[in-house]
Amino acid sequence: MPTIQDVAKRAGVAPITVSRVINNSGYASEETRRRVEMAIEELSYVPNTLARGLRSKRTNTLALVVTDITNPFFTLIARGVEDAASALGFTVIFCNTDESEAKEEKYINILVQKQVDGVLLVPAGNSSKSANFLHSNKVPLVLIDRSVPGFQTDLVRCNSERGAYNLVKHLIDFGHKKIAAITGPHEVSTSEDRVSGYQHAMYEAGIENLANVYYGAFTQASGYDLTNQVLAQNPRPTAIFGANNFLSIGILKALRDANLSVPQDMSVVGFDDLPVSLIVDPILTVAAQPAYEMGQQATQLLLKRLTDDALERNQEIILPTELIVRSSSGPPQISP
Amino acid sequence: MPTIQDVAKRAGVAPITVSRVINNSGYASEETRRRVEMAIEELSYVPNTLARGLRSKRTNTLALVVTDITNPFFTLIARGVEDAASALGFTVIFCNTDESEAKEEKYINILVQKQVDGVLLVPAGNSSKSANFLHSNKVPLVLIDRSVPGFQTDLVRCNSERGAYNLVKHLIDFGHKKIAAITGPHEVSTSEDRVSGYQHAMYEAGIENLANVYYGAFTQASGYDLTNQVLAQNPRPTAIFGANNFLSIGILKALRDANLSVPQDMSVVGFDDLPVSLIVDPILTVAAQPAYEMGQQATQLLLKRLTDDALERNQEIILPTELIVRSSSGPPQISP
DNA sequence: CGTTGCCATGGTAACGATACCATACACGGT
DNA sequence: ACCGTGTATGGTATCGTTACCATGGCAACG
Repeated sequence: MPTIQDVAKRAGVAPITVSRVINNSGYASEETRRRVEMAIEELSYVPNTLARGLRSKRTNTLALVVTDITNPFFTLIARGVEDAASALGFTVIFCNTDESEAKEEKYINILVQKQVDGVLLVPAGNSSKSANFLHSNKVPLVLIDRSVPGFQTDLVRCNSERGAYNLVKHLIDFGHKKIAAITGPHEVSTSEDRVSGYQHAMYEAGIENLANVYYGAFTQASGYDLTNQVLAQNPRPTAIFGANNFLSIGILKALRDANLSVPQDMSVVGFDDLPVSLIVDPILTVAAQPAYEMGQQATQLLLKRLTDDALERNQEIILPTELIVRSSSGPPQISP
Repeated sequence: MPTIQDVAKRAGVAPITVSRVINNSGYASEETRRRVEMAIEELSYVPNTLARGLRSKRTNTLALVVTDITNPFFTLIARGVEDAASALGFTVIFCNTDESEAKEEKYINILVQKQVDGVLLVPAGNSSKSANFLHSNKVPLVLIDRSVPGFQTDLVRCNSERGAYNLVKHLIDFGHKKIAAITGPHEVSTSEDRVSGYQHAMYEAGIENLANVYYGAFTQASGYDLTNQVLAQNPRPTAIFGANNFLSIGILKALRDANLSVPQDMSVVGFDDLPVSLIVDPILTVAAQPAYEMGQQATQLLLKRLTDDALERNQEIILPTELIVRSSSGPPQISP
């Protein structure tokens, strides 16, 4: 493969001049520029970013580490990140941790080795090990969606507490009193925040003593299992709040298998909307998060941080959720 | 940040010895190994893969270029690739082309610059420009899902022709005669292969003169629009075959909006299954592709190609689809 | 006891680019 | 004539690592 030396020789200039033309840095006469570009064309020269990065200490590469790339919420974030990054000439490396802290640490290590310029992270648990490691290696970090207890850094997330509050309030306004909440792991901030929002709404309505919360994983299977536990209650709740999209689907499945109709026998509300391309019949009342915008904003913040040292530290950008009322929620049945 | 020199100094050895310990290459006594590892630990040394790659000409990085990361089919492939690659110590860079050849070329160029060891590509169109570029830069390439006309290389795909044939045969066995096919762009091999399978089944049943095929994009919106065109026919078809998952969802939406029930008023069969975590009520009869395995096998083939020069060129691995019969297909109504 | 071969380690150069500094010319102002 | 400034270009060192070659010790072997 030709190197910058070969191009320089062919164009009759010094390598550094070729570098200037390629990167549009420093001066270069029209004539030289033309000759260099011609040589590049003729030799099919492709710059070596490894050498470039080694010398310049900048790779023009970011990394996005998410917990589950099969979740449309995260693929949307990925799209937002991707678009914002490539608009400014950055490439993105995507990593998937499967909600495992071990995998997360492994990836973070690899990313530091690869000298990425910055990292966008959806933390898998409540350990600050990854964040600390990045920090001690001076790699800028922006958290997305979830916070890490005891670690201060930039963060872009949604108002989970408020979103959950709105959903549960919506149920309470319908007259529901016994409302179950099905959420993810204790260790994940969004999981807890949504429970807080739920409890807040219940408390405000003076029915907090009836609260019941089920913790599990952010998966369809977990939603299914926990719903069956909910259904075993006597008297059973008249509504269920699912704290993420996969949970909601598990909930709906369990209800269908129990021959309960929604919303007559049970109202269901959930967090995160599913894209139109994936769902035939949108019935679920949800608090929709602007996932794409989250990715975009997080990326823009990170890129700003790379160039602007004076930028205020530990910014927290909190986006609102949107309450979308559909047919999965309605008044409770009069007589059970 | 500490370098291999610093580690070497601290451990009282030469840099090259540290390199040997890190990479488990060459000899190193137990004692030296211990001292080096201790020094690495104490300094929190992290190797610089840019320098490593520059010198060794190997980056231990692959790239996967897909056309639409929001499609679960491709996210599943991505998972397969990821798992197979990381099992052998390779990292994967994911790229998304949005079915645009321009974006594809841009990414391929960046990937060559980044010196990736190999590329897995789902081509966006029928141009061989990307493939040629990789070839001329000596970057091994394995195509996934789709072929590129006029370019020979390794390829891992499903038997689209056969999958489509099975689906349409299934409809014909129910007694359907007027069956519409809704597919993607002309330029995409899977799009055409599935039409071939459809035509094959129709021809075999002696009803090819009734064939009607609609080309569009592999999107839900396109499925929706084309279905409305299908419904405008008089007499209208009794069954529709959708050539990918998004199309099928668009088809079902259009039918619902037209107040037609499935399968009574219209049978629907489609390509690609949706993951259980995304769908409450699986009704669609489909030809399911083993997406995860496709990703895995493609990656394993690529990695084998990197080390084994003698490996037979231009291998084509064709995986079978699985016919999953559900409730969206049934016999046609007797009297329309 | 010399030779062979394995083990253990190091010296030096090179990978391909850019940072940094230096040089040189042209031109306008004083 | 001198200086300053903007333009244009080049020389050299260097980023952090590994390839390549070299060296020496020691055990085994005939």
